[in-house]
Amino acid sequence: MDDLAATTSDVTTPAGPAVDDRLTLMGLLSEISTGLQARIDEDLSPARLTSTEFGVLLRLSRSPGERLRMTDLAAQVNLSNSGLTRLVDRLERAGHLHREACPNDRRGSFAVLTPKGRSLLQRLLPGHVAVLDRWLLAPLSAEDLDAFVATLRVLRDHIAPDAAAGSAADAAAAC
Amino acid sequence: MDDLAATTSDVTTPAGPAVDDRLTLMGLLSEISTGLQARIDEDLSPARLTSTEFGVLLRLSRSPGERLRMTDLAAQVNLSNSGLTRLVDRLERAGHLHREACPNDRRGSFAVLTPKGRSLLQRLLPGHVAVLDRWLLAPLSAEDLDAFVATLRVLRDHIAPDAAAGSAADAAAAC
DNA sequence: TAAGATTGATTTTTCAATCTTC
DNA sequence: GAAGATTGAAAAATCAATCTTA
Repeated sequence: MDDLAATTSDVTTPAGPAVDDRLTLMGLLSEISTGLQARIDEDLSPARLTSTEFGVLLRLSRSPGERLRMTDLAAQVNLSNSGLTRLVDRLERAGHLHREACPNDRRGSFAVLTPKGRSLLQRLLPGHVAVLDRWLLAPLSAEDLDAFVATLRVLRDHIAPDAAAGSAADAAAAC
Repeated sequence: MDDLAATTSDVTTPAGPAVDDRLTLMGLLSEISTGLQARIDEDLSPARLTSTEFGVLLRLSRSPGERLRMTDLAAQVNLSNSGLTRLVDRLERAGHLHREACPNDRRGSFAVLTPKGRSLLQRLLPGHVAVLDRWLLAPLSAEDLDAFVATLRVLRDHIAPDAAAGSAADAAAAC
C-alpha cells in the first residue's frame, strides 16, 4: 500500500503532499460501501428485492405516516426522479406500496407503505440487521464505533444535509 | 431523529437494542458515499466521464505497469465481468486504454492505460483531489481524520480484503 | 414561469449462455 | 470440468421532453 506513491509519482501533484492518501481514503470509502451493498444484495436476493428497493421501503417505514413525497424519496435514495418513478411502479405492482395524492398540492404524490410492504420489511429486517452486525459492527470496538459514527455524522451533514431525516422531508410530509 | 424508534417500534427487534442505530449507521455510510459520488460525477461531467470510468483509469494508473487483469479490475470497481467488458470497450474506443494479451495465460487479457488516458488523468486529477479536499477532508480535524482512516482500513480488510491493492492483483499482474 | 411527476428514447448494467484455454 | 472473457437478451437507470398544477 505504501508503494502507491511510487507508482503514481508521474501524475501531477496538485495542492501539496499526500495526493495518494486522499485517493486512498476515497477508495476505502467506496470499497466499503460497495462491498457492504453487495452483502446486502446477496442477503436480499431470495426476497427478489434489490438494496435500492429495500432502501425505499425502509425509508418509508421510518418516515412519519410511513409516507414520503416522490421527490424527497428520490433524493434520499440517490435516484433521479424518473428512476424513482419506475422503481415505485415496480414496488406498487408488487403491492409493497401505493401512491396517494397530496391534498394541498395536486401536482404532488406520496409513496405510502402498504400492510404487505410493512410485513415484508418485518420479515427481512432481522436478517438485514444481522448482516450489518456481522460486516459493519463486529470488527469495531465500542469506542471505535462511537468515534466512527460521530465522524460520519459530521461528513453527512457537510456532504448531504438534505438526506438527514427530519430536514425537508418532514416539513413536506405535512403537505 | 430520536423518534425513529417510535415509528419502527412495531418492527421485530432481532438481537438486542439499537436496531435503529444500526440502520442509521448504514444510512450515514451510504448517504456519504452516494453524495460524494454525485459531487465527483458533477466534477467529471465536462470530461464526459462517469465516476466508474474515472475509477477504472485511476486504478490502472496506480497499478504496476499501468495495467490490470479484466477480472481483477472488475472486482476493484465492483462491476460484473460483462459490465467491465463493455466499459473497457467504451474506454478503448475513446483511446484511453487498450487491451493486451497475457503472455502466460492465453485466456486472459490486460487493460492497459494509454498515453492519452494517462494525460487525461493528469488533467483531471487536480480538480478531483480538490473535490475530495473540499467534501471529505475539510470538515475533519487531523486527529479525526487519522482515526477515521484507521477505522476504514479495519472495515475494508474485513468486508473487501480482495479490493486491497497488492493482494491478488499484483500477483496476477506478474502473469 | 417554475415545480412535481411521468413518459419516450437511449445508455448502462446485469444474467445466462458461449467460446477459448487451462 | 473450471477459469477468463465476451456476447445476446433483458432489466434498470438516465436525460430530455411533456403534462399538469402552483
